[in-house]
Amino acid sequence: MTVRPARKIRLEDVAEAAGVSRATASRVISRTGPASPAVQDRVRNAARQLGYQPDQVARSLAGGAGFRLVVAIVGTTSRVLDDPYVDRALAAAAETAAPYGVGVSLQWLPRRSPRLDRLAEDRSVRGVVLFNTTEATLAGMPAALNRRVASIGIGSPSVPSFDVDNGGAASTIVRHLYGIGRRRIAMITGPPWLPCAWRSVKAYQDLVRSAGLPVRLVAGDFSAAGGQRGMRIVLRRWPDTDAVFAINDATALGAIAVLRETGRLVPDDIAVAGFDDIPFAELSAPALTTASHPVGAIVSAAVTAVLDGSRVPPAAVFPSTLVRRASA
Amino acid sequence: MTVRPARKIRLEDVAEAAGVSRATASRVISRTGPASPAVQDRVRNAARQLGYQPDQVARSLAGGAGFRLVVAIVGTTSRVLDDPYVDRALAAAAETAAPYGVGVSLQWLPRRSPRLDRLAEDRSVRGVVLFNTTEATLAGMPAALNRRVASIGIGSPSVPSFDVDNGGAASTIVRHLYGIGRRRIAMITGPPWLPCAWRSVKAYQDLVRSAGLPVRLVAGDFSAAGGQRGMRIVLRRWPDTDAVFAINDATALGAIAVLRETGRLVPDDIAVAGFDDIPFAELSAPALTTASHPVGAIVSAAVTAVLDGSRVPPAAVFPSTLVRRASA
DNA sequence: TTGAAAGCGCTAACAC
DNA sequence: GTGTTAGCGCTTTCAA
Repeated sequence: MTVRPARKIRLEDVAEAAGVSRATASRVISRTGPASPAVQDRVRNAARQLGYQPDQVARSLAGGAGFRLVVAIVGTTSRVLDDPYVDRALAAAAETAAPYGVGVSLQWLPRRSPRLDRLAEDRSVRGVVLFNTTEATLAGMPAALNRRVASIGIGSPSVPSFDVDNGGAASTIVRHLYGIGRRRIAMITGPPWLPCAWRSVKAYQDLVRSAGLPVRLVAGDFSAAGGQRGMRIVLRRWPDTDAVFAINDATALGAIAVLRETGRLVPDDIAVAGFDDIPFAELSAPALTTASHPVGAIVSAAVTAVLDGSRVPPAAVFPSTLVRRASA
Repeated sequence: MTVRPARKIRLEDVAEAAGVSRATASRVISRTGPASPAVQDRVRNAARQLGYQPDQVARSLAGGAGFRLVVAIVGTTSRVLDDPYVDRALAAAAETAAPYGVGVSLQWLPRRSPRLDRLAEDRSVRGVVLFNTTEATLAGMPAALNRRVASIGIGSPSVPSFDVDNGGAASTIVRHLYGIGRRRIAMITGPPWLPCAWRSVKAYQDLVRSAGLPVRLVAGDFSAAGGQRGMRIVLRRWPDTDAVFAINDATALGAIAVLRETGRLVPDDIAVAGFDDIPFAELSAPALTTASHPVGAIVSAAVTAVLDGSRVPPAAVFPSTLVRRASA
């Protein structure tokens, strides 16, 4: 039974109740440093009975580890935060970090001045998981973040990378489009500054070129609106296009909307494939053919690497699987 | 030009450079307490030149305000975090809080034991914005959170509420369905424990009853999967249903998917209306008729109330507008 | 209006 | 193994 505390219980109260010094109590509670089994028991019991909750802020100030994991999304505007992919990632991060007693904060990092040094110096920050990482971001990575940072996307010698096999997945999709007889395949890409999208683009280019097909590239911005714009451009430039590969599902859904508006049948006239398998992909009409990533596993691995701080391989590549639905 | 700091700049360094005591520097920097204009200038300049960044953790420990705003989502499982509505809300919260120098953390609050006391005692927490608030949550609200908490949903004397006019919006939608000739209108609701959904349900019931129409209620869970399940139940129980009002867009999109599968035409056979106007609402086929809320404005108002801590009206109700699209 | 001094609650050297 | 002693960087009385 927990006694209702009149005042906030401090480590000192626990130490006193257990008949040990504050330092010993600290060692037991934060399981750092030695302590005899008997003492451990006494301290733990005292803590439980008093309902002791360590003060994370004081802990951080005193030199302990930070208590929050920052999920940082690099982007031009703060609207990058409003994205179903971020949503899933955040939920997974929160879930993985919770058992460590670590909370998750979401933060937009302006692409032009990511100020990673601020995060590095912030004692409350236990670690950082980066999304939409650019080369400039990696170049400006403060050493203080070593072993406390991971990237979902491109990495560097000091920043382990966790990502789906973008190139392989893109190849699979383009090959699939080819396999169903498409020969004039366009691609709506992501924002040009984002390296993790390059691999998909490169895979598309390589495949299409080696098959002797025309390269038809248009830039999008990861949003449905961008997909709509991109699709209109494709139709204008290359009216005979018979398939579209979109860099992500939002883009693909935007493209499909334009095709519907303009009276094209999907997939009969133009096949459309996306990337990510967001929840609404299977609800669209027609249901979207796309590639599914183990987002949960990827983010979870990145979070674990950051929180454990153990030496991790410089890059982990996760498999992606083609999800065949009606649109392609 | 900011000099590159060899070591972290502390308040003490600023004070020294400005030729004042640490206490005075503190007063100036945190604009609390008096200081002569001349001193203010000197301190500010010193801070700027040295590139001083206050240590938020130390600040919180010493008794200053917390430095993060917690967006807390009440729910049965942590999957409540994975929701497009939460996504939009979080982005808006982050944007509003940023100018205050306050970061945003996302947290799932288990419905059975929301542990709001933890948040209240956490010195790093500047304030809390609650989502999916229940009456039990309000009842257990620690006094320490007074004036630092706001609810998107139901409120209480000590917790100001910020919400869309759910009842009014629901009435508008049901009236619209009636107006286009529907007479057997079913509703797929949210999880039964969530009070902010009750108003919509009540509005539906009242309207339908007063028009002499049958009440056809099925419980969903805010998810597309729930919408699919709900729709199947509706079709089984009341095959002659000619309209469905869903508690949110995800539910509505799930319902539409089932109707498509089973060969019903939307809206010809069954009209479908949603609620929220999420980004994919306009991309679905048919495009979803729904009610749009000023989510950004609502969340922004709540965040501002929490951060300013000024006395705010106990409840702010925001208007919702019907968005007529193809589905109803 | 300003300064001196006392903590906030904890961890981490360093002795024992 | 355990206790003692310094701080972490800041805000906040309390005097001056």
